[in-house]
Amino acid sequence: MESPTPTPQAAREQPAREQPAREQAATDAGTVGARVRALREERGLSLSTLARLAGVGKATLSGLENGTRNPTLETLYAVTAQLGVPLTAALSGPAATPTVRGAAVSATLLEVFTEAGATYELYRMRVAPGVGQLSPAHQPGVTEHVTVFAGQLRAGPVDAPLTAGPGGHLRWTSDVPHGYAAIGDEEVWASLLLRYPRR
Amino acid sequence: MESPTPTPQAAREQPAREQPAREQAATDAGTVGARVRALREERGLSLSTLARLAGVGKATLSGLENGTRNPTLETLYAVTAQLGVPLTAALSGPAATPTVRGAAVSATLLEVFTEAGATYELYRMRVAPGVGQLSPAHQPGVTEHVTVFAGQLRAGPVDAPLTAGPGGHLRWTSDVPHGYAAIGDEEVWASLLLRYPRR
DNA sequence: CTTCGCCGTTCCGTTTACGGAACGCTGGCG
DNA sequence: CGCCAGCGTTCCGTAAACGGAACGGCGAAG
Repeated sequence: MESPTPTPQAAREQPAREQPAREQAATDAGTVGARVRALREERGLSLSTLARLAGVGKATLSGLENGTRNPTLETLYAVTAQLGVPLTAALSGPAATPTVRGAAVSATLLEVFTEAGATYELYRMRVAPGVGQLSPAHQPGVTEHVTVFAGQLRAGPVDAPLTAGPGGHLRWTSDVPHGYAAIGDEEVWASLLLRYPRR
Repeated sequence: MESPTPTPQAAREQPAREQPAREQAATDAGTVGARVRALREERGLSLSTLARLAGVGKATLSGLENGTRNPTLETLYAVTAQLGVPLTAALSGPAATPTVRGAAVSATLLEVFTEAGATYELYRMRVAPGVGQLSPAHQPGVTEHVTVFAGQLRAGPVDAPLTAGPGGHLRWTSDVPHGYAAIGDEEVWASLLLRYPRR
């Protein structure tokens, strides 16, 4: 349980799976196909018709829907565009928001902003009461900004933590080890903004 | 026009968006590649390292980032998974969400949180330079919380405005007339959190 | 019953995305 | 200096995704 942080790095810190794990790439192959098929049938379109409208081969669309092919981005876009939905609609279900979880912290990525000088990632974060969670240092210059909605949060560098209640705002540079913990027995709701300066 | 504020109600009143606003289709190969590259670089990873971690060839990742290849879903998934972001983060922002526009302010509703005592609405807000924008008073007890990502923002009650730069945070009670304006000629990017107490 | 049109799947040759192995470049070090 | 380690790009043979053209199945019309 040492995947500690709500940040994406948490995933990376898992040392490695050398195994090129391709079996689980099927995560999407079948699921995406089923979703595309559902979207098509909702509209009363036949496979042949959609293939023609989208400008792809029937074999391609058939294989895509059945999960027997591994579509390219171009193919997927041609199909979803013709269905009138954004590509993301085919990739993630109605409410399948991707979440990073740790011992105490559960964070959902809402937005990624890319600016000239920095990249921002905006998360909605929940911190469960009872246990704390530590995160190792990030790259130099990275800062974290937390706005608390509910509960009492203690967060920041391990040697100088900060606290905030509803409406409160915290900020620290996260190039040192830092942690998150809920004070009391109420779950903390907050937004977490990470700023990665361009290097 | 008289809907000056990014007030949430306006957004919610959109009854039905038949058309899932398409504008943000970041679906061409070049844009996706640039996003992946940004995500990689903000983590301080080299192309070679990421390719090895993700179990894809360097040639594949190079071509993907440069937009000279048309990646497979499997490839894209392997890379984004290793970056710790959902596939949708590389393809675009979150699915089309209602946007409220005014003279200077453009706000996109990201999330709505319903608590026992209050409702929160989280927006991504942009304030164009050159012109300001006023908003009439909200109901009593409503508070606004702004975190600035980029630019210099002046906002708050018209008779006592506050200012903040990148990383800065503003808070005021919005049951009085208040306004937003960018200082200088740089567009302001910020997150806006509105808190509506239960009545 | 036969014919027709359209359905979704399968076959097949072509195109191309794939990974591994080069390549040239740069920066650190003895 | 040369050497080396790591960077990102390019080359190349292979695997597979591609579109077009078959195929069998099924309901409606003749």
